Amino acid sequence: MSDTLPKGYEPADVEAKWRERWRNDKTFTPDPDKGGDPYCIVIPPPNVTGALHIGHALNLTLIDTLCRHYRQKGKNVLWIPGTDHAGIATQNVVEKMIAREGLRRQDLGREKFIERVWQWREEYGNRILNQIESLGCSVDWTRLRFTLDEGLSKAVRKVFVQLYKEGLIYRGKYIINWCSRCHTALADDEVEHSDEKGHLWKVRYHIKDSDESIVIATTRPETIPGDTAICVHPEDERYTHLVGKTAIVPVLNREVPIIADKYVDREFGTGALKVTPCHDHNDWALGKTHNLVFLQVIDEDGIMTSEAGKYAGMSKQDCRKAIVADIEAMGDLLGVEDLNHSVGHCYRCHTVVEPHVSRQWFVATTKMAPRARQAIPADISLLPETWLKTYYHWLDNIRDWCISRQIWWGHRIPAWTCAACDHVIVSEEDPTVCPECGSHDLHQDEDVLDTWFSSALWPFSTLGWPEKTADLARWYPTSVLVTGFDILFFWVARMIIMGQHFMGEVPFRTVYLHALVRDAQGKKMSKSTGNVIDPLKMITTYGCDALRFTLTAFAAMGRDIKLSEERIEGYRHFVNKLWNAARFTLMNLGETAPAPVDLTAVKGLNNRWILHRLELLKQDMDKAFDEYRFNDVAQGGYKFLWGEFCDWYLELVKPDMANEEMRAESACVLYTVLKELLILLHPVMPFVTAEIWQALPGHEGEDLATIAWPEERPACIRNDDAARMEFIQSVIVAVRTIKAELDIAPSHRVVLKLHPADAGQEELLLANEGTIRTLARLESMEVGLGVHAPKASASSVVQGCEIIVPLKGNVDLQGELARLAKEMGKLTDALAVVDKKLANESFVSRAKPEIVQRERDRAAELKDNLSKLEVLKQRFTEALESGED
RNA sequence: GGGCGGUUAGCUCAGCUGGUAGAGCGCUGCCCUUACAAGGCAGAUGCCACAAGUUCAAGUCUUGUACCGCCCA
Repeated sequence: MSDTLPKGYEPADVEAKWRERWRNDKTFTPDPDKGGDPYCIVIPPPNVTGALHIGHALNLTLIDTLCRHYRQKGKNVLWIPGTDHAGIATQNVVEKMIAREGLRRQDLGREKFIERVWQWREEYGNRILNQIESLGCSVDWTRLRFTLDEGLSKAVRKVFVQLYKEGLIYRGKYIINWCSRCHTALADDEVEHSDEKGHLWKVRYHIKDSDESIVIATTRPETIPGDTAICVHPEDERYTHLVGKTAIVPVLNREVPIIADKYVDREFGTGALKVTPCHDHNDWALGKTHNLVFLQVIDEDGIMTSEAGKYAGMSKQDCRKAIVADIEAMGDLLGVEDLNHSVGHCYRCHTVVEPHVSRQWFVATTKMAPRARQAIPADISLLPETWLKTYYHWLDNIRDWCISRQIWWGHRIPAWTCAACDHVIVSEEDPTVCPECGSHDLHQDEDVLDTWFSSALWPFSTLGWPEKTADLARWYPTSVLVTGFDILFFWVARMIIMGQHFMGEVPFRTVYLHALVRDAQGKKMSKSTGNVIDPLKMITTYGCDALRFTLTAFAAMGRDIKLSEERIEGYRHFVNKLWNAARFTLMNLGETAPAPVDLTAVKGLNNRWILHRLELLKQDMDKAFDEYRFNDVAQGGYKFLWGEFCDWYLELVKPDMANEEMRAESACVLYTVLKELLILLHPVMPFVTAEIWQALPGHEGEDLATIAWPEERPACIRNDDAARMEFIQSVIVAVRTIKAELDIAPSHRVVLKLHPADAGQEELLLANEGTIRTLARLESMEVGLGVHAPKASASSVVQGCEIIVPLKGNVDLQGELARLAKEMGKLTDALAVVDKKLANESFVSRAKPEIVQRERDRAAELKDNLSKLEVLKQRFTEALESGED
């Protein structure tokens, strides 16, 4: 007996060992010149500031599962790891750090500050990488990338310059979203909206040279100083007579026109709108179409400008209070209502975002969107398909993408202005002289690019573009992009746009959008709510494989995952189960691998059955992988290992191990099934499977990560034998049920008499007598058409075969009567349903013939079982009455 | 306001192209059977949200209603 596996599975040691081996052996570093279809996934680059959270864990687990599976299937797999420099987020972190030294970034100056950020990155930027490794990710560490790497920066510049030359990047003064805390512009989708309680103020504006007035409703009275028009709906009869007249802005006494536009919602507020073109996106648009004056009254720090008259210098909050008080004092405040309205916040720091007019750089995504729209489903399949509409809707309503950020950490915009002649130079190389006037006084744009700009290039920049690398030729376009739906626009759509434009080809063939991980109550996990599940803690406590298995098992397409620690704990039991099944197998195999036998010609019914089931499992899993049904991959493995391999096969094979005739065959089947099961489960639970594998005789020291998916054995699919085995199982279960329901201890050996329905059954039962005796724990077993039940017997019927357990003396005879009644009740109910169907003329004539036949067979079997039970019950009742045995 | 998803066992969820309702956890009872008590065996629990329609047949398809959630405006 060899037992090289310790009694309990210790994840920590095992995981550390395999991580180190995979790293040292460069197991996951592919050679572009090697054969096999290319298969490539780029990691959604986590922020360098990030710590691994459960969302990453899900994402990385799913990707790793795919990579490992397709590696097994012989593809040339490349998974590129890397991190994102995360402009605003990282800058915030370092700013906070230096704040502890009493410094602001301005105190350090740009150069020194950026030095500090790089320093920070050297120190902490690897944290997330180590965490990725601790999840068992089979990434190629030799191809590690960072969005601010030299190579990637080169790609960024090239893209910027080319788009500029093509007129697809431009600079202009527009209204953008401004975070006064981060002191930068934000893209539209970097603004998070949430409903907040606010107020709706109703303010009267007097009409010039008239006694009339018009009442507007506003949620932001502090913008009143910036009003340059009043707008009403052209068909709103309440106001038509006022259109074209002039209104007076309260307090400031500025004269503004009253205009009409269909944009106005007549139902909202008073139906009259004040227009502040510099401080509202919609008003900006109105200002453009109606040629209004643009007055900026709030500055970049949220302070009222000189245009705000007496409010100049106030914070916008103070201004709101002051102006409301002033208007009220004048008697022009006609009401205040509570109102829930949507307020935009910075997605990084949650400060309320201010619409703000400034000079920014834009990518003309409006021009590029139509091609990206067409890519799905033509060139890319999007899963789950439900996201298709959302994707279209976004692209159809896209605005140009504001890509400049007024921060320091990131790719600095490669644009220079000549101080002498104002000429703008956009160039890949830093220019030294103005081509227009020859001046050397050139100033580079202070801004950096939106982090997502470099992310958009990720699928080809990581493969070496703009160089023509072997990797790029081999692996672009990548195979699949796996990510959360929350960055469909931030990232996925933009990668498609950039891939199409620069590579002439979409960046990936499939996009799989996975769910969000929520807490047990379905709430979003967040640090502030305190409901986060820390994947690293879960790995320490339950082992990485348990965490991975849980995430995979819950990853049903298109549905959020509600996760709780208990579920992970539950699946740890599964890891343990596998471990113990392997220990059992190893104990029984001995030192050397069993001699091979022809698996398509095994004799044992148990062996035929498990090989049959294994074959079906392989097919199911293969298909589930291809269709991204991760939950089915996990559940399929779970059910096979626990419900079939452990619960039945290991028990069925135990007697064979002591049986000269069967030992060779069964040892080989046992060994084979375990081995192939390990391969099948390896993508989901790499560590425990790898550890068991290297302990298998004949595979000592091997790395399961390099072992191929098992070959198919169609000849092992034997439906007839499977049905036979299932019949034997039903007989065993019937005996166990009788024992359990009559309170007979499972270990109490009983006599079993079997009256088979036909000669075939008789033969089958006799051939499997050993199995039945062991698993049903019998004292003796008798089979034959001549077998009859002693009157005092517990009984049951399985597929027409009478199962008889003679009862002796002290058992609960009334209990058996109740049991029989219950069982017969079930059968009667079932029969009634089937009979009703069969009595239905249109069912018989219209349903598919095989369905009708199946119902007929079922009815016949039910009737047969029922009548047999009836007879047995009759005898039993007589026994009860006569007191006979 | 527009879009999407959900409603199935006490809880969390599977149920593909319509054809006898499933799993895990929990619960009840009996068991330390030499891989595993992180275990074994057996058991109970479902008008599959509601209403109508299509069909021989609906958890599954269609429409509507209610409630919950998410995204966008």
